[in-house]
Amino acid sequence: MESTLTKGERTHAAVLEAAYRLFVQQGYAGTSMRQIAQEADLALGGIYNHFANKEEIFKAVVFTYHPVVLALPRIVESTAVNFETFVHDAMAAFTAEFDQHPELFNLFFIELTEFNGRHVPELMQRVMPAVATFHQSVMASQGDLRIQSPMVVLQTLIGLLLSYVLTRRLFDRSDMPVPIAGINSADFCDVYLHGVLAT
Amino acid sequence: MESTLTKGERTHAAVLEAAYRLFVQQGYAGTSMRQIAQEADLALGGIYNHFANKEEIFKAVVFTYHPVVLALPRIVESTAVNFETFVHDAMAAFTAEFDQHPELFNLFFIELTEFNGRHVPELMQRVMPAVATFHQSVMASQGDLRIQSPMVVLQTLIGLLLSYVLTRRLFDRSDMPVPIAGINSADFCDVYLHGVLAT
DNA sequence: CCTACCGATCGGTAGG
DNA sequence: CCTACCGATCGGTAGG
Repeated sequence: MESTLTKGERTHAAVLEAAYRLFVQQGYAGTSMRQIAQEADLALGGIYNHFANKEEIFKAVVFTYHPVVLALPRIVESTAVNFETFVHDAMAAFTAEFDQHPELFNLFFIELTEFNGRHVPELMQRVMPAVATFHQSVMASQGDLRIQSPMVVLQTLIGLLLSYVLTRRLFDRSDMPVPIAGINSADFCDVYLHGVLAT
Repeated sequence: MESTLTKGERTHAAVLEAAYRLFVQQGYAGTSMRQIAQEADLALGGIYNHFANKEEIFKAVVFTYHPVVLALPRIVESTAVNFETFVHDAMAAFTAEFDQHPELFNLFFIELTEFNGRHVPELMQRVMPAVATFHQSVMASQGDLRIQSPMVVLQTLIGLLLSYVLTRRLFDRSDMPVPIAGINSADFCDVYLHGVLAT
């Protein structure tokens, strides 16, 4: 039951979700307001009762569905006992979600390519608490780590996840000219952990 | 002197280059044929003497300017004496180019988001020789490496470069709410090499 | 290679 | 929240 939402709130959410699905599939400029209206089951004009214009929809989608917004807080909440299992947990949750929704990261890239990263500052502002939490837990378990700067640990961790996503989309395709040995997320974890851990 | 090119070839190249500049700045759907014509200094109709339609222009741009096409062969040509200096050289060349042209990678992302990676198979086919060369040189210097599979070495190397590019665009901005410690490419190399090398 | 044009579709709005 | 409409712009083409 979503009966806690008013009719207007439900329509608002339907527009947002429809826009998200279409944007990650077709890009921003490649998606029309008419498509969004149809997918959200209302008339074109009805959208403008909920959003001032197309870009306001995109901004709302970014601040709701951007992978950094969705993933960072979840990663930070981890109750792992040490850094190694922490990374393994993060990678496992991550790959499971990516394998089901490979287009999840398109929002990241669309924002960079079609808006030149215009919304990144506000995105970072909203995600700053999670970054601070990560910073602290890395400082706490720093005995385990070779790397001094928590930010470098975070950046290379994000890099690990992104490289899994992107090289998979490059190399791991059924229509490849030459079959490539299956991409194993454990290999990525191994390289990263050996690169970061003290032992 | 580009006098080795005929007039028609020069126009063809001008359209290609104009399209590249506009695509990486505005995306595919966000760029109009009229903009390409104007930037290439000819009338809209003139474009169709050189390309059948808009998507054919994009395909030509991808197969000419895609970072995998431009970077992989150059990396492979390296004459570095061991894997460590090889990676350092690659990273140095890479970051130098990225710092001057931060939008270079947009073509990669645009192809994935606006075409769902439709051109990846042909891209891989064209880049296969370079991949094979890389494969062989990794096999040759495998004594230095912890990692068995050359493809994992390549994927994580590409991941290293991509993570540098993407976390920089996330964290290293003049308009950030909180200043972040400067992003050092040497740190990325360090984590990667320690993760991959035997010693 | 340009001029002039085609039908289609775009984001957005008025008025109810 | 919908219907009907606006001017602008889109990719592409005919004809010279």
